[in-house]
Amino acid sequence: MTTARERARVELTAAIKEQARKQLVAEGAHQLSLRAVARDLGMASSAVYRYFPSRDELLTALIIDAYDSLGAALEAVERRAGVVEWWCDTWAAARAWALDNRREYELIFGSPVQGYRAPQDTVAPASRVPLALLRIAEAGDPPDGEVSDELREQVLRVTELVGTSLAPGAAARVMVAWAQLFGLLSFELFGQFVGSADPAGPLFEHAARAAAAHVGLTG
Amino acid sequence: MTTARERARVELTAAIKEQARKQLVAEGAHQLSLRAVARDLGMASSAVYRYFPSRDELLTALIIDAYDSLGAALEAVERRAGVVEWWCDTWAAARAWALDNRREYELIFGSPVQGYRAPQDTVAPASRVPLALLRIAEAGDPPDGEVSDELREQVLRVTELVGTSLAPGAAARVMVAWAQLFGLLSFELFGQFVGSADPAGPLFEHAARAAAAHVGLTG
DNA sequence: GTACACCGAGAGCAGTGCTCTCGAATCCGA
DNA sequence: TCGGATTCGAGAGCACTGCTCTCGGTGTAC
Repeated sequence: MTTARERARVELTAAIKEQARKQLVAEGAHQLSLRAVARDLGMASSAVYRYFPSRDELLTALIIDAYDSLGAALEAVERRAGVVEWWCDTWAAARAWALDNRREYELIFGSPVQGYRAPQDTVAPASRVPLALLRIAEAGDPPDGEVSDELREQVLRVTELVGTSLAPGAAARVMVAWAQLFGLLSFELFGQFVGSADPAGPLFEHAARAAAAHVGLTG
Repeated sequence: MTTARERARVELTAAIKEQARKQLVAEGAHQLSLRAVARDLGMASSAVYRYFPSRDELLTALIIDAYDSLGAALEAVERRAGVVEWWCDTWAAARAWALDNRREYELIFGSPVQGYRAPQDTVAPASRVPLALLRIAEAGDPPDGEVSDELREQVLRVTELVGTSLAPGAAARVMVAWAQLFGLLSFELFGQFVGSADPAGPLFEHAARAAAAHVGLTG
């Protein structure tokens, strides 16, 4: 049975997070101020601490939501034709999400401000993204490939953990492609491409197809 | 002729930047405080503003130095054997620099905190890195390749600007590899690989060779 | 219905970036 | 060499931050 106090608590927690997200979008993570959030909500700043023990915890909550939002966006991409198209559509969806949610993107793929990122809480939602890529790759039936013993061991631990049928060589290539995808997006959003490949759409599409080929997707 | 005042000015400017760098390394860009720098230098905080008009300008100075340091580290890699080895050595040098200078790496490849990054000042030193990769690629004599018209146009503007003999298709692949390199490094340093490819050494070496092959380096 | 846990508000602390003013040091031209 | 102009350092001050503590009121559970 949920008491009135409990209901009020979850509601206020959500309201604080929502107001914080608005500030994040408007001004960026750096400018996000707990006191300003409290002000906009008409409450004392000290009251916010009843719900989030610190500013970093509030940011962590936003990080988790951002990962979930991105993960959901990628998982929502349906296979229409071949696996390569599916793969490229998913890359495009990632880019679209990043461009539509710059501040959230910066939050999760920018420098980790809060010492070391809160581990277990964010790892699970964060893993949805690479998992989405892995699932697509599975459908493309990529071949194995040469990998060093060290890498094979690392990758095998991952493939076992997530329960994929992918061979170690293929899984390693997917991980590289995963980093490739967000390397491109970070470069575009963080201004490294200014003066060269900006906007990065054409280069991005090129890279998506190349990555699909490199992973070894067929069909 | 340099007056005593001018000499004092360049010395103090350097001293402030050096002290700021120490704080950056010790605590990260987020914790870098102008007042603390002034305190450690035994001067009033207001005096620092005679040398750097704002905290962001100080950070920008550190960013420029970091780009130059990274660029120099990559340019210092000598070709010992084949071009592929040269390429991989350069990738390894980039990773070594990143691991040895985490805070500087975060500063330049993390989320741009200062609104929009100061443009012209940082662009020149920042371009040393991709240029180093381009120079190596030139020695590997990569073939051209299919690129969309849009991409070809963008890439041609860049190749003309930097004066390279690389065909558009090859130059485009180098740019993708450039983003790939720092995508991997950012993932490793920013904790995305925690629980999977951590440490990322083996995956990194794998990716370096794959990138060399994808660019089409021979010899 | 009473004890207890919870919660909001306010004051307060230590710190921040940045501005302004004022007196002193320095430079440069006459 | 001297005097006006420029530059500089120090200190006070403003508005803001994250966070803590205390205190009085409120909902909950026994």
